[in-house]
Amino acid sequence: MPELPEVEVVRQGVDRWVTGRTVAEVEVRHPRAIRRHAGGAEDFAAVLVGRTVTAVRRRGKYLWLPLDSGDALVGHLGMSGQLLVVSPGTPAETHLRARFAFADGGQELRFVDQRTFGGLAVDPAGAPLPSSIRHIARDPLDPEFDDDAFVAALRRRRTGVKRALLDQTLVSGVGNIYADEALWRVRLHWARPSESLTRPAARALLAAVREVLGSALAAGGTSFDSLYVNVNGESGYFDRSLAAYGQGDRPCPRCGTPIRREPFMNRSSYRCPRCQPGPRRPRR
DNA sequence: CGCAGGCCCTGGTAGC
DNA sequence: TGCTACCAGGGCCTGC
Repeated sequence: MPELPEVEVVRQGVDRWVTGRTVAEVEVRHPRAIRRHAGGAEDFAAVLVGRTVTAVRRRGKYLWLPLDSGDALVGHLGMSGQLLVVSPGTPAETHLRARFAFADGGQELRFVDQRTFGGLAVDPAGAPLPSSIRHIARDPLDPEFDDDAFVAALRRRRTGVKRALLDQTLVSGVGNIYADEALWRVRLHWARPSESLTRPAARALLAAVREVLGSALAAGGTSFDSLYVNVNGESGYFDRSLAAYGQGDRPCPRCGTPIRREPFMNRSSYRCPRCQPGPRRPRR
């Protein structure tokens, strides 16, 4: 559920509250919350204590906090992860996985994650990226995103266009919600072969992805329930603007035809059957 | 190498 | 009421 706009809202909150502060105590309450960290939870905590956070950065749906040690705290929210800023002594949240207290005795940072698809690790900060996220492509809101390279790569793929949009090594930050919204905007079916897109069509799709990500970010993100929240526990309101995603049987805002929900990659895809008709030669 | 599919996980809800 | 089945879905991993 947290895609680029939601993760960016979290990044801004963590940056505001945590950058410049020194870690005093780390409590790991669930071993699964620490992922791909060589020394496990114990080492994770040990290497963080005494370190100062120098920034909060994001690539796609990943966050990382460079530290004064030259390492970085890398995090992914998965499906249900939250980073919350709360007063010390606040009772433990039901799915509290890790807790960070700071030397100034101020607000704590907490990682809460119901489904435990998210995770944290400490990794060498590297340049420009920690090694664990070097395979993640730039996102369309990144000033250095290469539009021409994306269009070319998309048209080289031999897959359905929605699969391509969800491939974080091609373009990052896009998940099921914003893929469906962007495809609806440019009237493309999710199974349209990516190689069959003309260059202008691929450019229009990229523009739609940018628009929908930007609008959602301006709205503070999308939320259907209390799972996705900013660091203060508040939800965004972009869900009121969704045209296709989650709108099964509701009228298409463009033509009134009921939006259809279909199985896609063991999940769901939403489209307007009239605006986004099936391609002759689908690629799933 | 590129691509497809399985799996991880918990809570809410629909249906019987 | 209480049980089961299903759904939410990002990314790692494996196999073809």
